[in-house]
Amino acid sequence: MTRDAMTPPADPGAEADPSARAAVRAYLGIRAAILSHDLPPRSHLREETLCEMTGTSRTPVREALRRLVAEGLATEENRHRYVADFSISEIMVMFDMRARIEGYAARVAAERITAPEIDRLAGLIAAMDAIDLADHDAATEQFLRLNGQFHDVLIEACHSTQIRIMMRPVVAAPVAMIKRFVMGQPLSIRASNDQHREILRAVAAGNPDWAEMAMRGHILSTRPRVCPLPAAPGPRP
Amino acid sequence: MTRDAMTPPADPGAEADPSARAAVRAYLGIRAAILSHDLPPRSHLREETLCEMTGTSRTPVREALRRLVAEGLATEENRHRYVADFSISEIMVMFDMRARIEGYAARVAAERITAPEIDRLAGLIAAMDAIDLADHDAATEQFLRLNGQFHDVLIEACHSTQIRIMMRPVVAAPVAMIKRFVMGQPLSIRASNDQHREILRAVAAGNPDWAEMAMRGHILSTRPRVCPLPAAPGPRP
DNA sequence: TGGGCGATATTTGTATACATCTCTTGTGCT
DNA sequence: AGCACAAGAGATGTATACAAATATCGCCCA
Repeated sequence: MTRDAMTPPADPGAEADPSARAAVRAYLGIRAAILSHDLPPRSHLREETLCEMTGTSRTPVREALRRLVAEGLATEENRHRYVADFSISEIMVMFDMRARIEGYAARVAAERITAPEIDRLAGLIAAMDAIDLADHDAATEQFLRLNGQFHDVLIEACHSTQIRIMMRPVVAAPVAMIKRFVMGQPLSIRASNDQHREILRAVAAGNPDWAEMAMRGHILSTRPRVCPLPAAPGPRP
Repeated sequence: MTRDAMTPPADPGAEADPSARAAVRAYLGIRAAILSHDLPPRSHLREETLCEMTGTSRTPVREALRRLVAEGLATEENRHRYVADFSISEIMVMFDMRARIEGYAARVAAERITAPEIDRLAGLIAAMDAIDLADHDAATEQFLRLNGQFHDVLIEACHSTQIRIMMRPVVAAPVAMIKRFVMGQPLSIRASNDQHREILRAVAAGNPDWAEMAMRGHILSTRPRVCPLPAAPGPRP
C-alpha cells in the first residue's frame, strides 16, 4: 500500500525517518508531542521552539502547523496557534461524525470494491483473529495497527479522492488522544473483529445499506458513554 | 459574525482586498481561477506562475496551495500540485457526504442553539422571502449569499470546533463549480426557503432527529440526478 | 494609586537565495 | 534501431534575513 507523503504511518512506533522531508518530520514530531500531552492542550505553539524541537527551520514548521490546524489538532487565534483542547463533548462529536462519514465510505466501498481489496480485508481479519491475547499490551498494539490498516483499505476501496479528504481530520486525532477519556474501556479484540467480519460480508455482498449500518455500529460501539473525566476514585460524601 | 482569516467570504464578489494577508489574497485568487476554469482541471499549478498571477512571492503561494490540497481543490503528485478534476461521481459523493455531515450539524444545533441564533436564522429566512424574483440573475445572487449565511449560522449554532473543521472541505468546492454539471437545475428559491423554514422549526423545537432529516433532505433535494455532461444537443443517429 | 499612552520586545508574515530532487533530453553503446 | 545511462534544466524544498504586527512593560499624568 503506497502512502501519501504527509500521511502519518499507521504504525505509531515508526517516526523521525531522517530521509523524509523536513516538513514531514516536523509534522510527525509536533503531532506526537500533542498526542502525548508533551505539549499540553491550550499551550502556545511557538515556531522557534518547535524548530529546536524538530531540528528544522521555520518553513517546514509552519507547513506542519497549517496542516495540524486543518486537521483540528491545533487552533488559530490572532495569527498564533495553540494546541487544541478536546472536551469530552467534542470527542463525542468526533465519534458521531466518524460513524456517519466512515459509514458512508463503507456504502460506497460496497458498490466499488475489487476482488483483491476484498482479499486484503479478509487477510487482515485473519491476522487479527490470530493475535495471541496472552500478552495484553502487545496484543493491543498489534490489533491497533491491523485495525488501522483495515479501515485504510476500506477507504481505499472507495476509489474516491473526496472520501479520502473527508476522512483525514477524523483519523488525525487518533485513539491515542481519545484514550485519555475512554480510560478503562475494555476494547474487546474478538468482538471488534466480529464486527469487521460483518462489515466485510456486507461490502463483499455489494449491499450498501447493510455496509453503512454495520460500519456505523462498529464505530459507535466504541463511543464512550458518559463523562468520566477527572473523577478521582474515593468514597463520596 | 467574525470570520477566520483564511475563510473565504460568503460573498463571492468581495475579493483581492489589498489589506489582507498575502497568503489570503493568493488563496482567494488561485481558488477563483480554479472555480472559473481559468485554471482548467488537471493543469499544473506552477508556483512561479501563481506568484505572478497573485502578485506575491512563493511563500504565501505555497501556503495557499497546501490549503487548496487540504480542501480537495488541488491534488498532490510527486511534489507537484495540479487542479483537481471533479468527475460527476465525485460530485455525487460530495453531495451525499455533505447531506450526512450537515445533517448531523443540524442535529447538534437542535440541542445547542441559542435564542439570538434562532432570531438570526429567522431574519435570513425573511430576507430570502423578500427577494424580488423579477430580475432572475440578481435574485439568484442575493439568494446564494443569504443561503450561505443561513448555513453558516447553523454551523455556528453547533458551538463545535470539530464540526466547523469537517464542514470546511464540503463548503470549499462551492456551488460555482458544481453548476458546471447541474446546468439547468431550476433552483427554486421559494421551495428552498420552505425547506429552510422546516429546518428552523425542527431546530427551534429542539428535535434532533427531525432537524437532521430535514437538513439531509434539503441538501439532497439539490443533488443532480444523472450525468448530463458534454451531451451536445442534436439528432442521434 | 489607577489609568492611559508610548517605546520596546517578541512573534509571526514575506521575500529571496540556495539546496535538492525529478524529469527530460541527448548521446553512445549494443 | 532500441535501450541505458548521464548530464542538464526546471521545479520544488529549506533556510534565513528582513518587514509588519501584536503584546508587554514602564512611565507619566490625573
